[in-house]
Amino acid sequence: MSTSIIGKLEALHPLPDKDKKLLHAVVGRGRTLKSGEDIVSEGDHTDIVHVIIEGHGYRYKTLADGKRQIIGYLVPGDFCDLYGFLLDKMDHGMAARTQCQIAELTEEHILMLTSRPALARALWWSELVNAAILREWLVNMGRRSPSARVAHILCELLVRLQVVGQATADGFKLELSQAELGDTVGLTTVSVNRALQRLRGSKLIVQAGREITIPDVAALKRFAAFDPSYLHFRQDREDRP
Amino acid sequence: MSTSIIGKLEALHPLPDKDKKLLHAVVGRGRTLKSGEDIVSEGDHTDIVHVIIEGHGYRYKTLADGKRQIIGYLVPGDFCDLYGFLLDKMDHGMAARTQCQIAELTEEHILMLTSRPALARALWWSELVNAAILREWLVNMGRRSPSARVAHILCELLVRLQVVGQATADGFKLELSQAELGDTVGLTTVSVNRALQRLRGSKLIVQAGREITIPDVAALKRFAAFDPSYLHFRQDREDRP
DNA sequence: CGGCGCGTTGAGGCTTCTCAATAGGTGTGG
DNA sequence: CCACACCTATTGAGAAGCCTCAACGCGCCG
Repeated sequence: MSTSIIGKLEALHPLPDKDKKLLHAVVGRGRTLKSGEDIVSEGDHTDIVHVIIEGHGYRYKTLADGKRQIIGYLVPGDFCDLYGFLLDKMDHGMAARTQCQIAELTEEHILMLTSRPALARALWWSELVNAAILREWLVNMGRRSPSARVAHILCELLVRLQVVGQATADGFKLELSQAELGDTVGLTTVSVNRALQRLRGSKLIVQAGREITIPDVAALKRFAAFDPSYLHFRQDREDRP
Repeated sequence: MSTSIIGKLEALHPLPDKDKKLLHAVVGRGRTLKSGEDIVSEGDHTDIVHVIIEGHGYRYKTLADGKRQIIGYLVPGDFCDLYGFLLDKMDHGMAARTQCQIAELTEEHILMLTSRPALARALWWSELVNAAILREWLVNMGRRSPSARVAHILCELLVRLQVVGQATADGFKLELSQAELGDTVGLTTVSVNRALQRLRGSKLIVQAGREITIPDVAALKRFAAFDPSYLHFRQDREDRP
């Protein structure tokens, strides 16, 4: 199931069939990681590039006092450490949040992929989007209310998961605990819980356990001041003249 | 004075003399921007790559309600939008904080530079560092106390400005108002002011207007939990076996 | 001299955090 | 099958801290 990878890259840049086949061949089946395992640990050096085929993970940093900050989500199709072999040690860790299928590509694989112009461009784009997401998260933490922060993350997940076929038009399964949401948006578990309650109270979301339904997507986006253009998906670009 | 550019890139990756000469020739003198002007505005498309030769700036995003979040500092040697011509619109703006000398490189210039392996690698590195800084800022906002946030920013500026010869071993000129510091770390002006007072009170910094002196750099770094490895400078790498 | 940007200070309100306890769900071992 | 440990979600109460509002001083500039 490397279709999510192709889907994700094609959301950024169109790919010839040949490139899709190459991608499919190179990625293969992948290795299975258990939930909670590190894909790459903080401070590790890695020669290989990890790609999420199936499952969810996150990037994180740990502080001396044990606090943790989540600095990115990994969803199917994400290249975790495209640049990893350039660095001698990773400045952050990556962990599997659910059971994951992970492809491990060598530098030769990457060179093979990046020798194709369309693929190289798509991968380059995906790195630009990663940086854009970091910038948007910074805005989220710095300048939005707790409820809006949580709402913004939910909006982003909705869109990102839709691209890889893991969300419907109005909902998805949230693969995160409230503690992990808090480590993402800079709040405590208690505050995240109350923020979610407020969102439920104002009917912006409906929750059944980890299943999130968004009755009025436009309303939630408005509340969160969510503007998907930072994700730089092609459809956003083509919507405009 | 494109020495800062060379200094900055060489801090990441060694460059042959030939490449330095090329860089020098391509960058030239640059255009002068007045303090407060936008280098590139939010939503703009730009075909050219802007490089800071002299002066200080920042990246920012503005929210609908007028709040602003600063999402990066631009110091001499920084390539503002290396990837800009790929995007059809910038997802954030860049502004000059002081009077600036800005070089404007065309796509041909960039292709000329990136055809040199060492230069290409250095530029690639600089983008990796930009992303690493964003991740560290996320940790800063999410999980550190107000004083530690401000202290961390000061530590980062000390190190980054040292690389381009704009800081001494224990101090530099802070080209930011307290309001701008607040827009960086997610605090109000009042809170930034009080955070700085606490830092002064505990003798971690000495201020004479915008001139910052750090009597005990190690102490400030300890207080801020500042680990410069995320900046990926060569000296850090070579310090270790 | 007046306006303006910036740093500083004070007081009060509000929100988040901390601490603590409870309940539901899951998985394990007896 | 039950007891138990553990994780997660939820709730309450109090303390602490940040934000809002407001005022003032200072230096700079026209």
